[in-house]
Amino acid sequence: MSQRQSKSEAAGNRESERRRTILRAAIDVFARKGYHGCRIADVAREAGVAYGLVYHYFKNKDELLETVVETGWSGFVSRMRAVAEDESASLEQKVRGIADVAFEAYRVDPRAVKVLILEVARSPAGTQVVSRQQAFLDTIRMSAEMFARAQATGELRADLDPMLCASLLFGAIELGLTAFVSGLMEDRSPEALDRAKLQIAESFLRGVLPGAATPAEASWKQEKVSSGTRPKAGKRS
Amino acid sequence: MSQRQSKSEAAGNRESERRRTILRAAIDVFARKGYHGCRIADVAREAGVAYGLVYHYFKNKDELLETVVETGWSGFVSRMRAVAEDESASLEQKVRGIADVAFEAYRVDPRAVKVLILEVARSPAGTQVVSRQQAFLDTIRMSAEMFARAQATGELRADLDPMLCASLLFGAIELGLTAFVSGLMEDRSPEALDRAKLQIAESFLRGVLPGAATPAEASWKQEKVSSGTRPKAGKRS
DNA sequence: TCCCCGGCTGATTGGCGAATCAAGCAGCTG
DNA sequence: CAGCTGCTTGATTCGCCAATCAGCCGGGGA
Repeated sequence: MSQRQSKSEAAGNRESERRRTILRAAIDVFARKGYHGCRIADVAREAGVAYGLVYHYFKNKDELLETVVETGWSGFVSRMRAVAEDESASLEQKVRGIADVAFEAYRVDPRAVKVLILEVARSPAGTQVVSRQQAFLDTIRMSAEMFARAQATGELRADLDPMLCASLLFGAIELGLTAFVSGLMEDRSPEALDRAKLQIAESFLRGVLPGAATPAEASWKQEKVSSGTRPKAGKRS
Repeated sequence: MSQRQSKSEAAGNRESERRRTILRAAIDVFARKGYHGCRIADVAREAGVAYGLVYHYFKNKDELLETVVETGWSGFVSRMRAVAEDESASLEQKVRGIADVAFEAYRVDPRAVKVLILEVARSPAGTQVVSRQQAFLDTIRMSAEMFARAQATGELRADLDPMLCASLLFGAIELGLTAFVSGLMEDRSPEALDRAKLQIAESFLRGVLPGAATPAEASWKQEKVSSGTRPKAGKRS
């Protein structure tokens, strides 16, 4: 398949074939051993190229990860934004659409999603390159705005914090995908994926849409005192 | 797992003061810069002890993290298990209890929780020390069993996958806490924490308890075809 | 008083892996 | 053909940091 096309094919052909090979290898290796757990040599071997070539296309190891992440994440974000900001759709449709986007991404490229979940969502905040952490937080904020708008039109219960709604939704999606990534869900067929997606969207919606009764809340209000589940407080101090 | 301890623990065996100081410093430094982003020297400086002393109490850097994690996580797990396996409580009480345990842990020691979320929940699976990854997954499995039992007694909707319910609950809690850890929620007062905890538990319960009507599901069933939110499939490749 | 012993110190070492670089090699051009 | 250009190679370099170790210090026992 790699029919040595002359270097000057100019026309359109964006980034070189080699570069993409290396990027692909990086995704696979990062997914398998994690960013910190692998060496550049691993990526080079996986890609079948010389060690030094990686540095011809990428300034350093960090830029390699940055590129992997940026590529994958920006695709996800733009799809998500399209869904979240489509004013002709109901909140319910939007939530289902977001779940669609996330699970579709996993179906298409599970390893890339694994890298995103591992290295983006949870990069140690602190001094770390802020862009990664920030990208994730920005996405949640965007989603929070979507919930806030829905609240204004009465599509979302008024007593909920939009930011928390966003966290809930992404938490559910993320750990749902994690269940697949980590092997907790042993059935990874497309059908199982689809079922999971539906259950997540549906459960979430039932929880936050303005429904008729609020049984849980009602029963909680009179039970909270008698509940025997209060922890003793203080785990070690 | 402390085959290391020197013969000196004497009677009551209060682990050395120094050791605890170092552990505490490790939590703070790990929370600030991440495990990979810090040097042993940082921990030693934070603790105000000599570099070498860290190695007097811990075999190596990894055992230091292992100890931090094990201590914090085992406390959380045992509390959680007590809640999840208390047969006299309703599912609703258990779910609220689990949220209690998690948020209380955060209230007591936010930095420790941050380390747990960052380094345990999402350690790159691969070659990584399995015990961390495993601890997290085991907890979800335990919770899944709780949901399965609740399903048998009709306390949980029959059409839900227990494992996914567990993922949802933990995803919601984890990202809820992440919202605080990462600064997304600017109000971190105890009251705000409490509100968040309640919203999470309540939303989750509304979503999974067998409620009267199922508005979301009903409307979805007839809307799914006409929904305009279907992504085009294929993000790159 | 001196010596021993265990907690403690921090400069030194060794290895690992990121990043460099000088030299190959293929295709193109004159 | 000769010489240029720019992708490609992988051994070498270099800095960093985990882990070691030789020795210090202070208390308590003889």
